[in-house]
Amino acid sequence: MDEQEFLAAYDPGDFPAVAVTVDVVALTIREGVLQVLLVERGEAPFAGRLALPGGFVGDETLDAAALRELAEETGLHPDAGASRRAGAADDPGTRNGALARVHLEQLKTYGDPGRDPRMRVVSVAYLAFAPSLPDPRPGGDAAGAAWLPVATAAETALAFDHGRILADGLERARAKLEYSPLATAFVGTEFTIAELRAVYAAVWGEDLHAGNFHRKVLSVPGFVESTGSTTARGGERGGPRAKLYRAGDARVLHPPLLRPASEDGVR
Amino acid sequence: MDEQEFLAAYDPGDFPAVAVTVDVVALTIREGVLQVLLVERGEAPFAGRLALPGGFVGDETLDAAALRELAEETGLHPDAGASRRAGAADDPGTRNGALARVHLEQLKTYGDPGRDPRMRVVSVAYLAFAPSLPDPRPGGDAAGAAWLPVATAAETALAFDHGRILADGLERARAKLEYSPLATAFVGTEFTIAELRAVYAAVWGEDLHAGNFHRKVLSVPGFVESTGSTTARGGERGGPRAKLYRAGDARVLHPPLLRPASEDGVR
DNA sequence: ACAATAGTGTCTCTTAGACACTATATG
DNA sequence: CATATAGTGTCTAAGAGACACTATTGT
Repeated sequence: MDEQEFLAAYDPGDFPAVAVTVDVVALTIREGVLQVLLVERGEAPFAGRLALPGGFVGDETLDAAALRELAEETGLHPDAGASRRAGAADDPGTRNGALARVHLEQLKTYGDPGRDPRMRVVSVAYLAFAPSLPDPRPGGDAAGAAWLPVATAAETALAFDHGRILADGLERARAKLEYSPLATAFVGTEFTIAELRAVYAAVWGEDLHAGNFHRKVLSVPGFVESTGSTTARGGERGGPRAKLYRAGDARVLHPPLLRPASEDGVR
Repeated sequence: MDEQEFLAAYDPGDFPAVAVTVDVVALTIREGVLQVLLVERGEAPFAGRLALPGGFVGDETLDAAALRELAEETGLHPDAGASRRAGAADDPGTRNGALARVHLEQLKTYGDPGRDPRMRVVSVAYLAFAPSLPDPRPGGDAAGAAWLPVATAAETALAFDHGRILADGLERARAKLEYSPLATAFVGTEFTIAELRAVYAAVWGEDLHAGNFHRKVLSVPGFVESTGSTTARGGERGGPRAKLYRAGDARVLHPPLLRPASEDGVR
Protein backbone atom coordinates (compact mmCIF):
# COMPACT_ATOMS: atom_id res chain seq x y z
CA MET A 1 0.00 0.00 0.00
CA ASP A 2 1.89 3.02 1.21
CA GLU A 3 5.16 1.15 1.28
CA GLN A 4 6.21 1.96 -2.26
CA GLU A 5 5.27 5.55 -1.72
CA PHE A 6 7.30 5.71 1.44
CA LEU A 7 10.33 4.35 -0.34
CA ALA A 8 9.87 6.96 -3.01
CA ALA A 9 9.69 9.56 -0.29
CA TYR A 10 13.24 8.81 0.68
CA ASP A 11 14.27 10.63 -2.42
CA PRO A 12 14.26 14.28 -1.34
CA GLY A 13 13.35 15.39 -4.84
CA ASP A 14 10.21 13.31 -5.00
CA PHE A 15 9.09 14.26 -1.56
CA PRO A 16 5.85 16.25 -1.54
CA ALA A 17 6.59 19.67 -0.06
CA VAL A 18 4.13 19.84 2.82
CA ALA A 19 4.64 21.88 5.96
CA VAL A 20 2.95 20.88 9.21
CA THR A 21 1.98 23.52 11.72
CA VAL A 22 -0.15 23.80 14.81
CA ASP A 23 -2.62 26.59 15.46
CA VAL A 24 -4.20 27.12 18.84
CA VAL A 25 -7.67 28.40 19.65
CA ALA A 26 -6.99 29.49 23.24
CA LEU A 27 -10.09 30.49 25.15
CA THR A 28 -10.39 32.16 28.51
CA ILE A 29 -12.98 34.16 30.39
CA ARG A 30 -12.11 37.68 31.44
CA GLU A 31 -14.61 39.97 33.07
CA GLY A 32 -17.37 37.56 32.30
CA VAL A 33 -16.68 37.52 28.58
CA LEU A 34 -15.34 34.63 26.52
CA GLN A 35 -12.10 35.73 24.88
CA VAL A 36 -9.68 34.24 22.39
CA LEU A 37 -5.94 34.75 22.06
CA LEU A 38 -4.98 36.35 18.76
CA VAL A 39 -1.73 37.67 17.33
CA GLU A 40 -1.19 40.35 14.74
CA ARG A 41 0.69 39.29 11.66
CA GLY A 42 3.63 41.48 10.80
CA GLU A 43 4.28 40.38 7.24
CA ALA A 44 2.61 39.23 4.05
CA PRO A 45 0.44 37.44 3.42
CA PHE A 46 -2.28 38.86 5.59
CA ALA A 47 0.05 41.48 7.08
CA GLY A 48 -1.70 43.40 9.80
CA ARG A 49 -4.47 40.86 10.05
CA LEU A 50 -5.19 38.97 13.23
CA ALA A 51 -4.42 35.27 13.35
CA LEU A 52 -4.43 32.36 15.73
CA PRO A 53 -1.12 31.73 17.45
CA GLY A 54 0.75 28.87 15.86
CA GLY A 55 3.87 27.68 14.14
CA PHE A 56 5.86 24.80 12.82
CA VAL A 57 5.96 21.42 14.45
CA GLY A 58 9.44 20.49 15.53
CA ASP A 59 10.88 17.22 16.78
CA GLU A 60 8.09 16.84 19.33
CA THR A 61 4.59 15.47 19.64
CA LEU A 62 1.76 17.52 18.20
CA ASP A 63 0.43 18.12 21.71
CA ALA A 64 3.82 19.39 22.82
CA ALA A 65 4.05 21.69 19.82
CA ALA A 66 0.67 23.21 20.63
CA LEU A 67 1.63 23.74 24.26
CA ARG A 68 4.92 25.27 23.24
CA GLU A 69 3.26 27.70 20.85
CA LEU A 70 0.79 28.68 23.52
CA ALA A 71 3.62 29.24 25.97
CA GLU A 72 5.60 31.33 23.52
CA GLU A 73 2.70 33.59 22.63
CA THR A 74 1.51 34.13 26.17
CA GLY A 75 4.90 34.35 27.81
CA LEU A 76 3.72 31.71 30.23
CA HIS A 77 5.60 28.47 30.73
CA PRO A 78 4.37 25.03 31.58
CA ASP A 79 7.06 24.48 34.19
CA ALA A 80 9.82 26.99 34.52
CA GLY A 81 12.36 26.06 31.86
CA ALA A 82 12.06 22.34 32.53
CA SER A 83 13.88 22.75 35.81
CA ARG A 84 11.33 22.85 38.60
CA ARG A 85 8.00 21.20 38.57
CA ALA A 86 6.44 21.12 42.00
CA GLY A 87 4.06 23.86 42.98
CA ALA A 88 3.02 24.48 39.41
CA ALA A 89 -0.65 24.18 40.24
CA ASP A 90 -0.26 26.04 43.49
CA ASP A 91 0.49 29.51 42.20
CA PRO A 92 -1.78 30.02 39.23
CA GLY A 93 -1.23 33.73 39.49
CA THR A 94 2.43 33.63 38.59
CA ARG A 95 3.74 33.26 35.09
CA ASN A 96 5.62 30.07 35.75
CA GLY A 97 3.32 27.13 36.14
CA ALA A 98 0.21 28.94 35.03
CA LEU A 99 0.05 26.86 31.90
CA ALA A 100 0.00 23.65 33.89
CA ARG A 101 -3.70 24.08 34.45
CA VAL A 102 -4.81 24.74 30.89
CA HIS A 103 -6.75 22.04 29.18
CA LEU A 104 -5.46 21.31 25.70
CA GLU A 105 -7.07 19.05 23.14
CA GLN A 106 -6.81 18.48 19.45
CA LEU A 107 -9.57 20.15 17.47
CA LYS A 108 -9.27 19.31 13.79
CA THR A 109 -6.75 19.37 10.97
CA TYR A 110 -7.01 21.81 8.08
CA GLY A 111 -5.15 21.09 4.90
CA ASP A 112 -6.95 22.43 1.86
CA PRO A 113 -4.52 23.26 -0.94
CA GLY A 114 -4.36 27.01 -1.19
CA ARG A 115 -5.24 27.77 2.41
CA ASP A 116 -1.78 29.31 2.57
CA PRO A 117 -0.92 31.14 -0.65
CA ARG A 118 2.78 30.34 -0.40
CA MET A 119 2.87 26.59 -0.12
CA ARG A 120 1.02 23.52 1.02
CA VAL A 121 0.50 23.81 4.75
CA VAL A 122 -1.35 21.26 6.85
CA SER A 123 -2.31 22.72 10.18
CA VAL A 124 -3.33 20.71 13.21
CA ALA A 125 -5.62 22.96 15.23
CA TYR A 126 -5.83 22.73 19.00
CA LEU A 127 -8.36 23.99 21.47
CA ALA A 128 -7.20 25.33 24.83
CA PHE A 129 -9.29 26.22 27.86
CA ALA A 130 -7.52 28.45 30.35
CA PRO A 131 -8.41 30.22 33.57
CA SER A 132 -8.03 33.97 33.48
CA LEU A 133 -4.42 34.55 32.43
CA PRO A 134 -2.32 37.69 32.61
CA ASP A 135 -1.98 39.77 29.46
CA PRO A 136 0.45 38.29 26.97
CA ARG A 137 4.00 39.41 27.50
CA PRO A 138 4.98 41.78 24.71
CA GLY A 139 8.52 40.38 24.73
CA GLY A 140 7.29 37.03 23.45
CA ASP A 141 7.53 35.65 19.96
CA ALA A 142 4.45 37.43 18.76
CA ALA A 143 4.64 40.96 17.50
CA GLY A 144 1.41 41.76 19.28
CA ALA A 145 -0.70 39.21 21.08
CA ALA A 146 -3.89 39.99 22.93
CA TRP A 147 -7.09 38.50 24.26
CA LEU A 148 -10.14 39.54 22.26
CA PRO A 149 -13.81 38.86 22.96
CA VAL A 150 -14.94 36.07 20.66
CA ALA A 151 -17.86 38.17 19.44
CA THR A 152 -15.39 40.78 18.23
CA ALA A 153 -13.09 38.17 16.74
CA ALA A 154 -15.97 36.52 14.89
CA GLU A 155 -16.75 39.79 13.15
CA THR A 156 -13.12 40.31 12.19
CA ALA A 157 -11.64 38.84 9.04
CA LEU A 158 -8.82 36.66 10.35
CA ALA A 159 -5.81 35.52 8.37
CA PHE A 160 -5.88 32.29 6.34
CA ASP A 161 -8.83 30.07 7.26
CA HIS A 162 -8.52 30.98 10.92
CA GLY A 163 -12.05 32.32 10.99
CA ARG A 164 -13.40 28.89 10.30
CA ILE A 165 -11.00 27.27 12.76
CA LEU A 166 -12.17 29.67 15.46
CA ALA A 167 -15.81 28.92 14.63
CA ASP A 168 -15.16 25.18 14.84
CA GLY A 169 -13.35 25.64 18.13
CA LEU A 170 -16.19 27.65 19.63
CA GLU A 171 -18.74 25.08 18.59
CA ARG A 172 -16.61 22.33 20.11
CA ALA A 173 -16.22 24.29 23.33
CA ARG A 174 -19.96 24.85 23.61
CA ALA A 175 -20.69 21.21 23.02
CA LYS A 176 -18.01 20.03 25.43
CA LEU A 177 -19.46 21.96 28.33
CA GLU A 178 -22.54 19.81 28.06
CA TYR A 179 -21.03 16.44 28.72
CA SER A 180 -17.59 17.14 30.15
CA PRO A 181 -16.46 18.89 33.31
CA LEU A 182 -14.17 21.20 31.34
CA ALA A 183 -15.90 24.31 32.60
CA THR A 184 -13.69 23.85 35.66
CA ALA A 185 -10.67 24.54 33.44
CA PHE A 186 -11.86 28.14 33.11
CA VAL A 187 -11.89 28.86 36.83
CA GLY A 188 -9.35 28.65 39.64
CA THR A 189 -8.64 25.53 41.63
CA GLU A 190 -11.30 26.61 44.11
CA PHE A 191 -14.48 28.16 42.87
CA THR A 192 -18.09 28.82 43.72
CA ILE A 193 -21.08 27.42 41.89
CA ALA A 194 -21.87 30.95 40.75
CA GLU A 195 -18.44 31.23 39.13
CA LEU A 196 -19.04 27.97 37.33
CA ARG A 197 -22.41 29.23 36.21
CA ALA A 198 -20.74 32.37 34.85
CA VAL A 199 -18.53 30.14 32.70
CA TYR A 200 -21.50 28.40 31.18
CA ALA A 201 -23.26 31.71 30.65
CA ALA A 202 -20.21 33.22 28.92
CA VAL A 203 -19.57 30.25 26.64
CA TRP A 204 -23.18 29.57 25.76
CA GLY A 205 -24.08 33.21 25.60
CA GLU A 206 -27.19 32.91 27.71
CA ASP A 207 -28.04 33.14 31.37
CA LEU A 208 -28.92 30.07 33.35
CA HIS A 209 -31.37 29.70 36.16
CA ALA A 210 -29.27 30.01 39.32
CA GLY A 211 -31.27 27.65 41.51
CA ASN A 212 -31.66 24.85 39.01
CA PHE A 213 -28.04 25.12 37.91
CA HIS A 214 -26.89 24.85 41.49
CA ARG A 215 -28.86 21.71 42.16
CA LYS A 216 -27.93 20.17 38.83
CA VAL A 217 -24.19 20.66 39.25
CA LEU A 218 -24.21 19.13 42.71
CA SER A 219 -26.30 16.20 41.50
CA VAL A 220 -23.83 15.11 38.83
CA PRO A 221 -21.48 12.59 40.43
CA GLY A 222 -17.84 13.64 40.38
CA PHE A 223 -18.35 17.03 38.75
CA VAL A 224 -17.34 19.08 41.80
CA GLU A 225 -16.40 18.25 45.37
CA SER A 226 -16.73 20.44 48.41
CA THR A 227 -13.67 21.99 50.02
CA GLY A 228 -15.55 22.67 53.24
CA SER A 229 -14.68 26.34 53.23
CA THR A 230 -16.50 29.39 51.93
CA THR A 231 -15.60 32.68 50.33
CA ALA A 232 -14.23 35.34 52.70
CA ARG A 233 -16.82 37.88 51.66
CA GLY A 234 -20.31 37.81 50.27
CA GLY A 235 -21.27 39.52 47.06
CA GLU A 236 -20.21 43.10 46.41
CA ARG A 237 -23.65 44.39 47.02
CA GLY A 238 -24.60 41.87 49.67
CA GLY A 239 -25.44 38.24 49.92
CA PRO A 240 -24.31 35.20 51.86
CA ARG A 241 -20.86 33.70 51.56
CA ALA A 242 -20.73 30.97 48.95
CA LYS A 243 -19.34 27.51 49.54
CA LEU A 244 -16.14 26.68 47.69
CA TYR A 245 -15.68 23.63 45.51
CA ARG A 246 -12.88 22.07 43.52
CA ALA A 247 -13.03 19.96 40.36
CA GLY A 248 -14.09 16.36 40.95
CA ASP A 249 -12.74 13.21 39.34
CA ALA A 250 -15.41 12.78 36.68
CA ARG A 251 -14.22 12.75 33.08
CA VAL A 252 -17.73 12.90 31.64
CA LEU A 253 -20.92 14.32 33.07
CA HIS A 254 -23.65 11.80 33.76
CA PRO A 255 -26.25 13.02 33.14
CA PRO A 256 -25.08 15.94 30.99
CA LEU A 257 -25.92 19.60 31.43
CA LEU A 258 -27.86 20.29 28.28
CA ARG A 259 -27.87 23.66 26.61
CA PRO A 260 -31.20 25.42 26.89
CA ALA A 261 -33.02 26.10 23.65
CA SER A 262 -30.97 23.60 21.66
CA GLU A 263 -33.32 24.78 18.97
CA ASP A 264 -35.05 21.89 17.32
CA GLY A 265 -34.38 23.81 14.16
CA VAL A 266 -30.70 22.94 14.45
CA ARG A 267 -31.56 19.61 12.88
CA MET B 1 5.12 34.54 14.58
CA ASP B 2 5.19 31.87 11.88
CA GLU B 3 6.15 34.31 9.18
CA GLN B 4 9.90 34.06 9.65
CA GLU B 5 9.62 30.31 9.81
CA PHE B 6 7.65 30.20 6.61
CA LEU B 7 10.27 32.23 4.85
CA ALA B 8 12.91 29.86 6.09
CA ALA B 9 10.81 27.04 4.78
CA TYR B 10 11.33 28.26 1.27
CA ASP B 11 14.83 26.93 1.49
CA PRO B 12 14.42 23.24 0.67
CA GLY B 13 17.36 22.32 2.84
CA ASP B 14 15.94 23.88 5.96
CA PHE B 15 12.55 22.39 5.43
CA PRO B 16 11.52 19.94 8.13
CA ALA B 17 11.08 16.54 6.51
CA VAL B 18 7.51 15.67 7.42
CA ALA B 19 5.27 13.42 5.39
CA VAL B 20 1.50 13.79 5.58
CA THR B 21 -0.71 10.77 5.05
CA VAL B 22 -4.32 9.82 5.56
CA ASP B 23 -5.46 6.59 7.21
CA VAL B 24 -9.05 5.46 7.07
CA VAL B 25 -11.02 3.55 9.67
CA ALA B 26 -13.74 2.21 7.39
CA LEU B 27 -16.58 0.50 9.20
CA THR B 28 -19.43 -1.55 7.83
CA ILE B 29 -21.86 -4.12 9.09
CA ARG B 30 -21.84 -7.52 7.50
CA GLU B 31 -23.96 -10.37 8.76
CA GLY B 32 -24.85 -8.38 11.83
CA VAL B 33 -21.24 -7.84 12.85
CA LEU B 34 -19.32 -4.58 12.85
CA GLN B 35 -16.32 -4.94 10.56
CA VAL B 36 -13.34 -2.81 9.66
CA LEU B 37 -11.39 -2.66 6.41
CA LEU B 38 -7.76 -3.72 6.83
CA VAL B 39 -4.91 -4.32 4.42
CA GLU B 40 -1.93 -6.58 4.80
CA ARG B 41 1.43 -4.90 4.57
CA GLY B 42 3.79 -6.47 2.09
CA GLU B 43 7.06 -4.89 3.18
CA ALA B 44 9.04 -3.71 6.19
CA PRO B 45 8.36 -2.24 8.59
CA PHE B 46 5.53 -4.33 9.95
CA ALA B 47 5.62 -6.66 6.93
CA GLY B 48 2.77 -9.14 7.09
CA ARG B 49 0.96 -7.13 9.74
CA LEU B 50 -2.49 -5.73 9.20
CA ALA B 51 -2.89 -1.99 8.84
CA LEU B 52 -5.50 0.60 8.10
CA PRO B 53 -5.75 1.60 4.44
CA GLY B 54 -4.02 4.88 3.77
CA GLY B 55 -1.37 6.75 1.87
CA PHE B 56 0.15 10.05 0.97
CA VAL B 57 -1.82 13.21 0.53
CA GLY B 58 -1.48 14.59 -2.96
CA ASP B 59 -2.55 17.90 -4.44
CA GLU B 60 -6.05 17.54 -3.04
CA THR B 61 -8.03 18.27 0.09
CA LEU B 62 -7.58 15.93 3.03
CA ASP B 63 -11.17 14.75 2.60
CA ALA B 64 -10.52 13.95 -1.03
CA ALA B 65 -7.37 12.06 -0.15
CA ALA B 66 -9.26 9.91 2.33
CA LEU B 67 -12.01 9.18 -0.17
CA ARG B 68 -9.45 8.33 -2.82
CA GLU B 69 -7.61 5.93 -0.54
CA LEU B 70 -10.87 4.26 0.38
CA ALA B 71 -11.77 3.93 -3.27
CA GLU B 72 -8.39 2.48 -4.18
CA GLU B 73 -8.44 -0.12 -1.44
CA THR B 74 -11.98 -1.25 -1.99
CA GLY B 75 -11.99 -1.07 -5.75
CA LEU B 76 -15.09 1.08 -5.51
CA HIS B 77 -15.25 4.50 -7.07
CA PRO B 78 -17.16 7.59 -6.01
CA ASP B 79 -18.37 8.31 -9.52
CA ALA B 80 -16.93 6.39 -12.40
CA GLY B 81 -13.70 8.15 -13.32
CA ALA B 82 -15.12 11.63 -12.80
CA SER B 83 -17.22 11.25 -15.92
CA ARG B 84 -20.74 10.36 -14.89
CA ARG B 85 -22.39 11.33 -11.70
CA ALA B 86 -26.15 10.80 -11.82
CA GLY B 87 -27.56 7.61 -10.44
CA ALA B 88 -24.73 7.15 -8.02
CA ALA B 89 -27.06 6.69 -5.09
CA ASP B 90 -29.52 4.63 -7.08
CA ASP B 91 -27.48 1.50 -7.62
CA PRO B 92 -25.68 0.86 -4.36
CA GLY B 93 -25.09 -2.72 -5.40
CA THR B 94 -22.76 -1.89 -8.25
CA ARG B 95 -19.15 -0.95 -7.83
CA ASN B 96 -19.44 2.41 -9.47
CA GLY B 97 -21.29 4.86 -7.28
CA ALA B 98 -21.31 2.67 -4.21
CA LEU B 99 -18.93 5.03 -2.46
CA ALA B 100 -21.28 7.96 -2.95
CA ARG B 101 -23.25 6.85 0.06
CA VAL B 102 -20.43 6.40 2.56
CA HIS B 103 -20.18 8.93 5.31
CA LEU B 104 -16.66 10.21 5.77
CA GLU B 105 -15.44 12.44 8.57
CA GLN B 106 -12.13 13.44 10.02
CA LEU B 107 -11.24 11.53 13.18
CA LYS B 108 -7.98 12.79 14.62
CA THR B 109 -4.40 13.45 13.61
CA TYR B 110 -1.53 11.33 14.85
CA GLY B 111 1.99 12.69 14.69
CA ASP B 112 4.16 11.37 17.47
CA PRO B 113 7.81 11.27 16.45
CA GLY B 114 8.72 7.64 16.01
CA ARG B 115 5.27 6.36 15.14
CA ASP B 116 6.85 5.44 11.82
CA PRO B 117 10.39 4.12 12.26
CA ARG B 118 11.58 5.50 8.93
CA MET B 119 10.73 9.16 9.12
CA ARG B 120 8.42 11.74 10.61
CA VAL B 121 4.92 10.96 9.40
CA VAL B 122 1.88 12.94 10.41
CA SER B 123 -1.27 11.01 9.65
CA VAL B 124 -4.74 12.48 9.44
CA ALA B 125 -7.11 9.68 10.35
CA TYR B 126 -10.61 9.48 8.90
CA LEU B 127 -13.66 7.55 9.94
CA ALA B 128 -15.96 6.08 7.29
CA PHE B 129 -19.38 4.53 7.74
CA ALA B 130 -20.49 2.39 4.85
CA PRO B 131 -23.43 0.15 4.02
CA SER B 132 -22.56 -3.45 3.34
CA LEU B 133 -20.03 -3.29 0.51
CA PRO B 134 -18.79 -6.05 -1.79
CA ASP B 135 -15.51 -7.70 -0.90
CA PRO B 136 -12.50 -5.57 -1.82
CA ARG B 137 -11.33 -6.16 -5.35
CA PRO B 138 -8.04 -8.06 -5.28
CA GLY B 139 -6.80 -6.08 -8.28
CA GLY B 140 -6.73 -2.87 -6.26
CA ASP B 141 -3.75 -1.11 -4.83
CA ALA B 142 -3.64 -3.21 -1.72
CA ALA B 143 -1.83 -6.51 -1.69
CA GLY B 144 -4.64 -7.98 0.34
CA ALA B 145 -7.57 -6.04 1.70
CA ALA B 146 -10.43 -7.53 3.66
CA TRP B 147 -13.20 -6.75 6.08
CA LEU B 148 -12.53 -8.07 9.56
CA PRO B 149 -14.80 -8.09 12.61
CA VAL B 150 -13.68 -5.31 14.92
CA ALA B 151 -13.48 -7.72 17.83
CA THR B 152 -10.91 -9.73 15.91
CA ALA B 153 -9.06 -6.63 14.77
CA ALA B 154 -8.89 -5.29 18.32
CA GLU B 155 -7.12 -8.45 19.45
CA THR B 156 -4.65 -8.26 16.59
CA ALA B 157 -1.46 -6.23 16.80
CA LEU B 158 -1.81 -3.77 13.94
CA ALA B 159 1.03 -1.94 12.22
CA PHE B 160 2.26 1.42 13.51
CA ASP B 161 -0.18 3.02 15.97
CA HIS B 162 -3.15 1.78 14.00
CA GLY B 163 -4.47 -0.12 16.98
CA ARG B 164 -4.99 3.10 18.83
CA ILE B 165 -6.46 4.82 15.79
CA LEU B 166 -8.94 1.99 15.41
CA ALA B 167 -9.87 2.21 19.09
CA ASP B 168 -10.40 5.97 18.82
CA GLY B 169 -12.51 5.46 15.71
CA LEU B 170 -14.69 2.87 17.36
CA GLU B 171 -15.28 5.08 20.36
CA ARG B 172 -16.19 7.96 18.08
CA ALA B 173 -18.57 5.76 16.10
CA ARG B 174 -20.30 4.57 19.25
CA ALA B 175 -20.69 8.09 20.54
CA LYS B 176 -21.91 9.44 17.21
CA LEU B 177 -24.78 6.99 17.02
CA GLU B 178 -26.20 8.63 20.11
CA TYR B 179 -26.69 12.12 18.82
CA SER B 180 -26.42 11.84 15.05
CA PRO B 181 -28.48 9.98 12.47
CA LEU B 182 -25.38 8.29 11.06
CA ALA B 183 -26.72 4.83 11.73
CA THR B 184 -28.59 5.31 8.48
CA ALA B 185 -25.23 5.37 6.68
CA PHE B 186 -24.84 1.68 7.50
CA VAL B 187 -28.05 0.57 5.84
CA GLY B 188 -29.54 0.88 2.35
CA THR B 189 -31.53 3.86 1.15
CA GLU B 190 -34.68 2.12 2.34
CA PHE B 191 -34.65 0.20 5.58
CA THR B 192 -36.81 -1.14 8.36
CA ILE B 193 -36.65 -0.05 11.98
CA ALA B 194 -35.39 -3.52 12.82
CA GLU B 195 -32.46 -3.07 10.44
CA LEU B 196 -31.65 0.21 12.10
CA ARG B 197 -31.84 -1.45 15.47
CA ALA B 198 -29.42 -4.11 14.25
CA VAL B 199 -26.93 -1.33 13.44
CA TYR B 200 -27.10 0.05 16.95
CA ALA B 201 -26.81 -3.43 18.40
CA ALA B 202 -23.76 -4.23 16.28
CA VAL B 203 -21.94 -0.98 17.02
CA TRP B 204 -22.78 -0.81 20.70
CA GLY B 205 -22.41 -4.53 21.21
CA GLU B 206 -25.66 -4.96 23.07
CA ASP B 207 -29.24 -5.71 22.23
CA LEU B 208 -31.88 -3.04 22.47
CA HIS B 209 -35.48 -3.38 23.44
CA ALA B 210 -37.36 -3.66 20.14
CA GLY B 211 -40.53 -1.91 21.22
CA ASN B 212 -38.93 1.03 22.96
CA PHE B 213 -36.40 1.48 20.18
CA HIS B 214 -39.15 1.57 17.60
CA ARG B 215 -41.10 4.24 19.41
CA LYS B 216 -38.00 6.25 20.20
CA VAL B 217 -36.72 6.35 16.61
CA LEU B 218 -40.08 7.49 15.27
CA SER B 219 -40.35 10.15 17.96
CA VAL B 220 -37.10 11.91 17.04
CA PRO B 221 -37.97 14.58 14.47
CA GLY B 222 -36.22 14.14 11.15
CA PHE B 223 -34.44 10.91 11.97
CA VAL B 224 -36.40 8.75 9.52
CA GLU B 225 -39.33 9.34 7.22
CA SER B 226 -41.82 6.82 5.97
CA THR B 227 -41.74 5.64 2.36
CA GLY B 228 -45.28 4.34 2.57
CA SER B 229 -44.31 0.87 1.42
CA THR B 230 -43.41 -2.27 3.30
CA THR B 231 -41.08 -5.20 2.85
CA ALA B 232 -42.19 -7.79 0.32
CA ARG B 233 -41.97 -10.59 2.83
CA GLY B 234 -42.24 -10.97 6.56
CA GLY B 235 -39.53 -12.51 8.71
CA GLU B 236 -37.94 -15.79 7.67
CA ARG B 237 -39.74 -17.67 10.36
CA GLY B 238 -42.89 -15.59 10.30
CA GLY B 239 -44.01 -12.17 11.34
CA PRO B 240 -45.73 -9.20 9.73
CA ARG B 241 -44.23 -7.15 6.92
CA ALA B 242 -42.27 -4.21 8.22
CA LYS B 243 -42.76 -0.64 7.07
CA LEU B 244 -39.90 0.88 5.11
CA TYR B 245 -38.25 4.17 5.96
CA ARG B 246 -35.56 6.35 4.49
CA ALA B 247 -33.15 8.74 6.23
CA GLY B 248 -34.71 12.04 7.28
CA ASP B 249 -33.22 15.51 7.08
CA ALA B 250 -32.04 15.79 10.68
CA ARG B 251 -28.32 16.39 11.20
CA VAL B 252 -28.49 15.82 14.95
CA LEU B 253 -30.86 13.76 17.03
CA HIS B 254 -33.03 15.71 19.45
CA PRO B 255 -33.38 14.13 21.87
CA PRO B 256 -30.48 11.68 21.50
CA LEU B 257 -30.64 7.91 21.69
CA LEU B 258 -28.52 7.25 24.74
CA ARG B 259 -26.47 4.13 25.13
CA PRO B 260 -27.82 1.82 27.80
CA ALA B 261 -25.58 1.18 30.75
CA SER B 262 -23.36 4.19 30.06
CA GLU B 263 -21.74 2.89 33.20
CA ASP B 264 -21.48 5.59 35.77
CA GLY B 265 -18.04 4.14 36.34
CA VAL B 266 -16.92 5.57 33.03
CA ARG B 267 -16.60 8.90 34.77
C1' DA C 1 -33.78 48.94 56.26
C1' DC C 2 -32.82 47.46 51.76
C1' DA C 3 -30.94 44.98 48.10
C1' DA C 4 -28.61 41.22 46.26
C1' DT C 5 -27.30 36.64 46.21
C1' DA C 6 -26.81 31.41 48.04
C1' DG C 7 -29.18 27.64 48.50
C1' DT C 8 -33.55 24.69 49.06
C1' DG C 9 -38.57 23.08 48.43
C1' DT C 10 -42.01 21.83 45.48
C1' DC C 11 -44.72 21.19 41.51
C1' DT C 12 -45.41 19.90 36.57
C1' DC C 13 -44.25 17.94 32.35
C1' DT C 14 -41.50 15.07 29.58
C1' DT C 15 -38.97 10.95 28.73
C1' DA C 16 -36.54 6.38 29.33
C1' DG C 17 -37.38 1.93 30.15
C1' DA C 18 -39.93 -2.25 31.79
C1' DC C 19 -43.63 -5.05 30.70
C1' DA C 20 -47.51 -6.66 28.38
C1' DC C 21 -50.30 -7.23 24.59
C1' DT C 22 -52.22 -7.41 19.56
C1' DA C 23 -51.76 -8.25 14.99
C1' DT C 24 -49.68 -10.32 11.02
C1' DA C 25 -46.90 -13.05 8.71
C1' DT C 26 -44.17 -17.88 7.61
C1' DG C 27 -43.72 -22.77 7.76
C1' DC D 1 -51.45 -24.38 14.37
C1' DA D 2 -47.04 -22.91 16.26
C1' DT D 3 -43.91 -19.42 16.31
C1' DA D 4 -41.58 -15.28 15.49
C1' DT D 5 -41.67 -10.53 14.69
C1' DA D 6 -43.89 -5.54 14.00
C1' DG D 7 -45.89 -2.28 16.34
C1' DT D 8 -48.71 -0.15 20.33
C1' DG D 9 -50.50 0.64 25.27
C1' DT D 10 -49.47 1.57 29.79
C1' DC D 11 -47.19 2.20 34.03
C1' DT D 12 -43.28 3.95 36.88
C1' DA D 13 -39.28 6.40 38.06
C1' DA D 14 -36.23 10.09 37.14
C1' DG D 15 -34.91 14.45 35.51
C1' DA D 16 -35.51 19.37 33.55
C1' DG D 17 -37.31 23.54 34.36
C1' DA D 18 -40.54 27.01 36.44
C1' DC D 19 -41.58 29.23 40.56
C1' DA D 20 -41.38 30.40 45.20
C1' DC D 21 -39.21 30.89 49.42
C1' DT D 22 -35.69 31.33 53.28
C1' DA D 23 -31.25 32.69 54.90
C1' DT D 24 -27.28 35.51 54.94
C1' DT D 25 -24.52 39.11 53.91
C1' DG D 26 -22.93 44.21 52.35
C1' DT D 27 -24.17 49.06 51.75
